[in-house]
Amino acid sequence: MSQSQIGNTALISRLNNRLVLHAVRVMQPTFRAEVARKTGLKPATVTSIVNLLIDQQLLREVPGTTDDGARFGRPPLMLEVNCDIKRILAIDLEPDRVRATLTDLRVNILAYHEENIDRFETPEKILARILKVSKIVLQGVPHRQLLGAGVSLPGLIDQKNGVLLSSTNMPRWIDVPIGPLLEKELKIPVHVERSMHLAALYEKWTYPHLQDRKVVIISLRTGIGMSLLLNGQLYVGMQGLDGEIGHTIVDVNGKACECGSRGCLETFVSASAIAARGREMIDAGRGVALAAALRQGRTLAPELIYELAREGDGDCAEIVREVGRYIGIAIANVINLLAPDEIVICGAIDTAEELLLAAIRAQVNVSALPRSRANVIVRGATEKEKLPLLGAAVLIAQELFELPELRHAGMDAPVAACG
Amino acid sequence: MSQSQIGNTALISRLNNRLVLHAVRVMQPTFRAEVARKTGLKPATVTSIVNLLIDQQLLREVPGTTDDGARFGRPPLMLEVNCDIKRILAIDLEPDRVRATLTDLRVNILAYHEENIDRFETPEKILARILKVSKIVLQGVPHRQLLGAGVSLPGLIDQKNGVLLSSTNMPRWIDVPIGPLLEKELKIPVHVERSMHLAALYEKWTYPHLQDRKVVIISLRTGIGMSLLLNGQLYVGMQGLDGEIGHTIVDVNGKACECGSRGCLETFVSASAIAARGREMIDAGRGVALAAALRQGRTLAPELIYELAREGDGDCAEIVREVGRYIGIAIANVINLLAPDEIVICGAIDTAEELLLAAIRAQVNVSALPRSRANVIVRGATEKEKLPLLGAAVLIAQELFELPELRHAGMDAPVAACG
DNA sequence: CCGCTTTATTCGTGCCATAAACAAACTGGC
DNA sequence: GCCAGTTTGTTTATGGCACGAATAAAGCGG
Repeated sequence: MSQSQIGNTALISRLNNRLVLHAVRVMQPTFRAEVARKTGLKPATVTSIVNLLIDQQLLREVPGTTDDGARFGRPPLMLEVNCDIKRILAIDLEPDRVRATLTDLRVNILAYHEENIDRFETPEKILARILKVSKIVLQGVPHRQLLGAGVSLPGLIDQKNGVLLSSTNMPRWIDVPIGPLLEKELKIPVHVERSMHLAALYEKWTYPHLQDRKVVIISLRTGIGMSLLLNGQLYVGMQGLDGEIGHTIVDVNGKACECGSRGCLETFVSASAIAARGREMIDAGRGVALAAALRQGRTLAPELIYELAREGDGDCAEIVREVGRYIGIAIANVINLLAPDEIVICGAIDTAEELLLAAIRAQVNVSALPRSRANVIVRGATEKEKLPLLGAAVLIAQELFELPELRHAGMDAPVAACG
Repeated sequence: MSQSQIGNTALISRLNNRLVLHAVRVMQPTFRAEVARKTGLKPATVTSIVNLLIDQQLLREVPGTTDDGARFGRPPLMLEVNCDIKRILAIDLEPDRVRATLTDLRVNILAYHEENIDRFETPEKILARILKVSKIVLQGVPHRQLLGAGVSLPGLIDQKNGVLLSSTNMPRWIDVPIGPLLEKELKIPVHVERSMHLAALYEKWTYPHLQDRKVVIISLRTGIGMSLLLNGQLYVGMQGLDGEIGHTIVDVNGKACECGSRGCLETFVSASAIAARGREMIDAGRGVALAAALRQGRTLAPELIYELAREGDGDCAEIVREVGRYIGIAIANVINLLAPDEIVICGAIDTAEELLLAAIRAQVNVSALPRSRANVIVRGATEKEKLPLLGAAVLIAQELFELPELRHAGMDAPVAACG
């Protein structure tokens, strides 16, 4: 009902617990006095909270001391998160494969398994595969050690109820309550979230300095998506529908897009649009290297073009630059709108990352307003391959580490005039 | 240093004070038990806090009872915000005029005055005018009754230091520390903020149900700006630079914009672009009504075109529709990116509001993704004329009513691997 | 006047961060 | 070896604050 619940003083304790746990995770290995300084809590408070957390086995003291050489005073007792007390199951469902991993509390990978799936298969069969993959990585883990399971889903979801509403690439997945279904089978708490959002979540987990920055994460796959991290808060739009940067209109007079609009970014840079651009080039008698690769049995896909571009083929490089140019325009629009601190590019770009990033940066420098673009960082993500998967693990882990949001109670009446 | 500061239990008290004050403001007139229900606090707590606030004269008991007719039980003691205990000065600096108002704690207007200024004048002279206007509305107000002054500024600001860095329309305003200067003269706390942001702030103040929604506020003036209200939090980009929706690129091959890019929204819908479109129409032998108005001495400006469109002139209506179409595209981009709950249009559109809104809605229905556009509300702002001015008052008032944000301490070190 | 209901207050309790004093553990100098 | 200096960590008492429970207040209907 009421969203505030500040009243209870127990809350403040829970809050401080998380604050301490978060601080230790970020600075690990560290010690009580340091935690006190960073959190603003008093040493006495930190001591009592830390000892509580050690009792709960969430923290542990470890041998060793600070590494800053000779110092005065009593040597500190070093602390770290006892990442082995709990395990997290993370599942990433993609149209063509399902991946699962077992992690510890700090989201280090302990086990990993993946299997290819057929995206036209029924949800029942794919669910069975998900369970199979999950059970493989769960081998040998006592049930009560499991904190929960995070699931990364490709499409629209009802997060509260754990339902996958629909997915453009998996036509048979409509209104599947995947969260409750897995909960029933695995008998642990299951949380679901969109892949894009989870990519952002993992970035935040890994880089705590994003806590007070505005970050835009762009993901290039078959389509192109976006996710926002605003001051450490994951942005989630109405009904979880945000991030459709692929349908930014960059050309009012452009080609029709399958979404019903015209001139969307995806009409220029989707996987199929890029492939079509390659075909076009070959048909025009150019793209010699590309044509040769196709004759060798390679399929025409962005990955191939990226690969050739990286190997020095000028024609493919031109395509990459063009792709970067359009993406750069969409990014410039976002920069002008939101003035973020960082733009992070992730997804299927490994092979041509620098080339693509250079093209994006060049276009941003032309299209974004000078003051905004001057300080914005455009970079690739550090972890590309398993970003959403690890994000799913973070989804569970963060329940222990993150501060909840403080909110006014939701009151709907407009204010009446006074006296 | 540390941004968290949860530790101190005094904070929780301050938090609950604001929670109660906010609840009373929103539900006014109301009573203790009702406040307890809405906030989630216990009756005993509410009583003690309310009595404290009454001691501080921020609340007061008023005669009367609930209006829901015959009821059982003891009749409640009605409460309201004692809006007369403090006064707020609000100043809105625009390129061509300066406005000031005196409000009570609930931002009801008690006095108002405005004067035209010359935007090429020196900051010193305009500052003198600001002080003059301020003193007029401050007449008869004891100095110690003043809570503070909020200033709405048209341009880039350094909010922390109260400096107006630059303004495109006021070329001589560069790095003017307007906040400190006014503070010195008026001897009250002065806070400054961009006009756009303040428009959003006022919407939130007036409609508390926006507390848990995502709202995009679009302002049409000489340029076009945007501001975001995300779950009741005003979004502020890096260096306060967000909201430049006017430079969204809607046509990669479009005309050069003065910002250095091409095909920006403002090349289609800025005041001068709209005027140019009217001129073009006349030159093509159309726009008879417009030409006639010009011959009568009217100047060619968007307002004139809006006016004629509203009076039924088809050619001007066509221009308005075209403007709406381009704005609609930019809004559709925002909808696809952020999936907001509401889009609020404000600014100089009074005379053609419905026509323009209809055109915008039509384009949104074409260009935004179906799921996102289905539930989004596109509406005009209720208060158009004095939006930023009243927002400046809210900037001061909210210090008493709003919950501060809870944040982890800012720690910059990336996480090291575990074990 | 008595049950019934809802509002408001009072008083005591318990929780929790904190202040202050203290204990612990090391360095360096004499 | 010992003492001053320094930083870490703990203990104990304190005070603030939300809260639970009991109680008072104020109406209604019979």
